[in-house]
Amino acid sequence: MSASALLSVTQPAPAIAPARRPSFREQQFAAREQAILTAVNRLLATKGYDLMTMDEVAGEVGIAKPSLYKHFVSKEQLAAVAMEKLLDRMLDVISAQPLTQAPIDSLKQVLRWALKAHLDGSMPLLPSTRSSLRAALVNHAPYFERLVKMTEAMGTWIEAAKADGSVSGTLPSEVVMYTLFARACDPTLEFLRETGQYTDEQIVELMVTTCFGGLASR
Amino acid sequence: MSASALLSVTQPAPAIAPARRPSFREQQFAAREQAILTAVNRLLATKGYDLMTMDEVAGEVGIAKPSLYKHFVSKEQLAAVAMEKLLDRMLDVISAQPLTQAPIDSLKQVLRWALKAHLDGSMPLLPSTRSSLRAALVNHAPYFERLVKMTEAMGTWIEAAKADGSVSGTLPSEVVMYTLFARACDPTLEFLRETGQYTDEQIVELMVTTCFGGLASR
DNA sequence: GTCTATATTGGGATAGAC
DNA sequence: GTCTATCCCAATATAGAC
Repeated sequence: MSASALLSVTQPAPAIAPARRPSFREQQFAAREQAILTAVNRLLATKGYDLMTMDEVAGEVGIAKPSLYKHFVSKEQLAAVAMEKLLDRMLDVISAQPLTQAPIDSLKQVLRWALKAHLDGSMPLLPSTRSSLRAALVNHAPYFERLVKMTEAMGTWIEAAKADGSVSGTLPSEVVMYTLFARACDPTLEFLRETGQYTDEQIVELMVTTCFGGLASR
Repeated sequence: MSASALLSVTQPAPAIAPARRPSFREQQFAAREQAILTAVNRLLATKGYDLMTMDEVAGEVGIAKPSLYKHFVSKEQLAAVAMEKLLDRMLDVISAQPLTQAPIDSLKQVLRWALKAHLDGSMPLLPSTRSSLRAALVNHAPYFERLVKMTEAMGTWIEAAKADGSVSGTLPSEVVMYTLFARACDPTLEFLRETGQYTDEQIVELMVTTCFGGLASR
């Protein structure tokens, strides 16, 4: 499969055009759902799945808790959909990288985006082995599809970067991939922010530098 | 303060010698407490604080739940003491490094130890900003003392390694320190283990290599 | 569809017998 | 000090009125 095919990640148009435009009620419903997902995103980023409660979500949105269950059947599904939307945003960033760009720079740009999202509180934790959310995610097909798509795109760049000598050829590609994924939820970010000594931009660049350059002198 | 002073981290002997040796009952009590801490350590490493239940701890040790509360007043304190013991083990490793060793090698050895402990299930998560355990830890003086001691020892090595040119002089020491701490709870470890393609030793070396050498070619 | 009020479960902590 | 049985609160999920 070619790199360009892997990088065309925009969603296909719906097969059937809607017969009429959504009613006011439907628009309101959709807007509320979006507000819920925004709140969930923020809460997942700040507290994580296990510590996030449905009461908090409802309170943040300004609706009653039972209303949440009209939109999402469970807390697990709610979080899974929020993660799905996150991957959509990440796939948008991936497909926005120019094909002429050096693959290592594409990798760095995606990492920068993820780190910025983490710092501004819009990056839910990636699912660690420990989270009770993890099992729900792999069983949520829309999430899994996007994860595969993202993994393929990143894998293509990694292979290309190894081929052009910019990424170490001695490291297995999986190690490179997982190392990049893990940086998006690296607690170093929050530790550095807490010192109050660096701007968000400086923190992002310090993370990118240590990730690609390592701690040792060159 | 000199490096050797910072590195003498062994505990001072008790000021008052015990008048008699512990009774059988006391020995039994101490052994049970040790068994509890071992179980907690394992559970913190596999599930994390929030997902660990007191029922599980009791079940693992083979005692009733109320007995736990004869040893520790709360789940928070139980975890805090387990973390305190973990730092003791880490301080032992730190003080075991020969003073003649290059400081970067001491840093690598401590990192290797932490990674191995993580892989064999005896490394509780370092407290992320999100964990509800975190507040309890900083208020637990014995933990905090050890944390300060460890930080000072690592800081001394980092400064020395920057001075001898083995660690990048352009990176702030805090960035180096937090980066090393974060590697001990890096999910990359578990991702790599799950592939089943590497031995634990290979995983440790891959992590040390990417941490100090980075992803980019040299 | 949204709310108030409630069922239900899981889990931290404790009372009281032995 | 250890157990059985229990309390109690928090949090997911739902029943039922409007």
